[in-house]
Amino acid sequence: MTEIKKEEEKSLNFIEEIIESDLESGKYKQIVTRFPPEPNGYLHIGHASSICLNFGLTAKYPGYTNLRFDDTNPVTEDTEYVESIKGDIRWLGFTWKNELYASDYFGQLFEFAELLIRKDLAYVDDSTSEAIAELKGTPTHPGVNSPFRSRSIDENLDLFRRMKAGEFPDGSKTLRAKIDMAHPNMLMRDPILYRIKHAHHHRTGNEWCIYPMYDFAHGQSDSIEHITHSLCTLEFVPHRELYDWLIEMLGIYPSHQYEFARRNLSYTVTSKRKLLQLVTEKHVTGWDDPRMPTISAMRRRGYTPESIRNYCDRIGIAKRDNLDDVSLLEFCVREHLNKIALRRMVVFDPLKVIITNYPEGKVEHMSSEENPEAAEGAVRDVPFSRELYIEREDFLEQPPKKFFRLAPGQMVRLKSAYIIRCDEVVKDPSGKITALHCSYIPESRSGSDTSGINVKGTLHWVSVPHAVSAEVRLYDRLFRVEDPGNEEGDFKDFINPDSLETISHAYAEPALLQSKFDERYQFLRKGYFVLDKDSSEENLVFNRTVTLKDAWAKEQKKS
RNA sequence: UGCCCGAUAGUAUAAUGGUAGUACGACAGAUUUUGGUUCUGUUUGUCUAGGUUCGAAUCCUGGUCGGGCAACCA
Repeated sequence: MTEIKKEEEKSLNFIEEIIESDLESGKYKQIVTRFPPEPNGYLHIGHASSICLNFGLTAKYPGYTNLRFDDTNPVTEDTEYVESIKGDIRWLGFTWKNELYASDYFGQLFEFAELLIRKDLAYVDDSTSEAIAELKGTPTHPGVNSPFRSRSIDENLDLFRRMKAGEFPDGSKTLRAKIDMAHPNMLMRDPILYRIKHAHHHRTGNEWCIYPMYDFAHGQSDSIEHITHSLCTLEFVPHRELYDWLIEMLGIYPSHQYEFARRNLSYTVTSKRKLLQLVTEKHVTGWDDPRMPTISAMRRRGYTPESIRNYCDRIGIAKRDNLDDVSLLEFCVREHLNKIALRRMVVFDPLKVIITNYPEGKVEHMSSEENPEAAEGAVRDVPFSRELYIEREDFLEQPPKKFFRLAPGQMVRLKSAYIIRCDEVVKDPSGKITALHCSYIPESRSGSDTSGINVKGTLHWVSVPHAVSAEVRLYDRLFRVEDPGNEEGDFKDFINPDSLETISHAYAEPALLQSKFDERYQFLRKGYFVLDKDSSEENLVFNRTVTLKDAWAKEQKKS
C-alpha cells in the first residue's frame, strides 16, 4: 500500500494535461515552447515561474525550448537587458535550444503584412492615434469604420512600401488589419499591425522605420519557430482570438496559445514600472539590491537556483488569481541551505566573557562540524581562549522563565567547546554591563565530556584575540504590507523603513577569512549568509539570505 | 445594460461523477552540543441557490464575488 503511494505520480497541472493528451493522440511527437522576454527590464520571480514552466515542460516531455526576445519596440529595449536576461536563465540552470529575436523576422513579417494587404485583410490608415481611439468604440459600444478603410489593394501596397521606405513621419500612418469594428472583442476591431518609428533598434540599427506590434509579431514568431504550445499570462486571453485569426489568414503553422495566471509574491511588487521606480528613486541600490524580487537580486542575496526552482514547482501553475506566501519561498531556501551551508560562528553585538579559571595565553583548537547534516562529517578548526565574545542578548541579569541562556549563576554550553558558569557581572559606572566573569568546567570539553552536567542552552562565541571583523547586512521584507501593489494610494508609502540593518563590525571566527563567493554559510543561531560582491580583502561583507526559524522569538512575541 | 477568465483550509495546489488530499503556515509534543534540523500529532476548506444523478468540488441554470478588455506597450 505504501509502496503504491510512493510511486504515485505527482498530479499534472492543466498545461501538462493538454500536452500529455496532445502527445497521446499523436498530434505532436515532440513539443516546442519558448520563453519570450522583452529586453526592457530585469527578470523577477514571476518570470522565474514562467521560465521553470517552459523549460521544465521540455525537460519532462520530448522537445525543446527557445529563448526569443520580443524586441519589437526599439525605444524601450536595450542589449544591457538581453545580457542580464540570458545570465539569469543560465543561472537558474536552464539551457535554450536557439537564441532568437523577433527582430530576426522583420523581413518575413513585412512579407506577411503584404500578403494580408493583397488578400484585402489589411489597410493603411492615416488617422491620428486620437481618431483611432475615438472610432474604436468602447467595450459596450461598437466602433466605427475608419474613412481610410476602403482604400484599394494597390494603394495600400504602395502606401505600406512607402511607409517602409521612410517617406512618412512617426505616427502619420499605421497598417491595420481589416476585421470588424463592431466586434465584441476590442482587439478584433481592426487592430494596428505596424507603426512608424524612426528609431534605432538594438539589433537592426536603422534598417527599419516601421515596427510590428506585439500581435503581429508574437504569434507569427511562434509559427515560424513551430512552437507547439505558446504559454503566456492571463491578460493575453483576449489576444488569442486575434492570434488564431492571423495564423489562419496567413495560412502558416498553427501554434496554439495557452494562458496561465501570473504569480504574485507577498510583501513585494513585480510590475516592471514599480520595480523601475524603486531603482530610479533610490529606494534600493539597484536592480540587484538583495531586497528586490529580481532574479539577480535573489542571486546576490544568496538564494540558490535549486531553491527557486523547487519553489516554482511547489506553487504550481493554474488560472486563478493568487498571492503566494513569501514564507514558502523562504522555506525552500532554508531547506536547501540547511543541507549545503557551512556552519560558522559570528557575534553581531559582542559581550566579553572572561574565563577566570582558564590559563592566560592558552589556545585550544576545537573542532566543529562544517555541516551536521552532511554524512562525511567534515570539521573545521575553531580557536578557543580565555577571552571570548558572546552575543549580548544571550545574557540576562534577570532571566524570564524558560530562558536557556546565560544568567548569573547559570550554566550554558559554548558550542563545540566547554560548559561555562557565569560567576560575576562587570559593569561600568553607568551601569552598563561590560563583561562577564565565568568559570569553565574542564571535564566538559566537547567530544570528551565526562562532567555529567546537562545544560539547556548552547551559545555561539568567538575568541577575542582570533576574531575577524566583518560587515553584515541584515535584510527584511521590502514592504510592510502583504500586497503593496493593491493597496490604496502610493505603493511606496508601504515600504518597510527597516528593510536593511547594517552591522559594520561583527566579530567572526577566523575561518571566514577564507570565504568564497560560491559558498553558503550558516552563522549559527543567526541565519544563512553569503559573501557580497562589495567584499574586499580588507572588508568582508556578508548578506543575510534568510533567518533561521526562531522559536524563541515567537515565544517572546506571544507574551 | 457588453465580452472574456476565474472561485476548494490562513496561503498555494490536487481530487477529471464514487472516502475532499498534499505542501507551507499555525498550534501541541518528542529529540537535539544551533530555541536550527528531524520526528509525531492537532486544527481549519468545496462562493451561493436550484437542477441532473443511486451518488456532484466535478455536469447544467441563475446569482454573488474577484480579475481582465477601449496603448501607434508587451
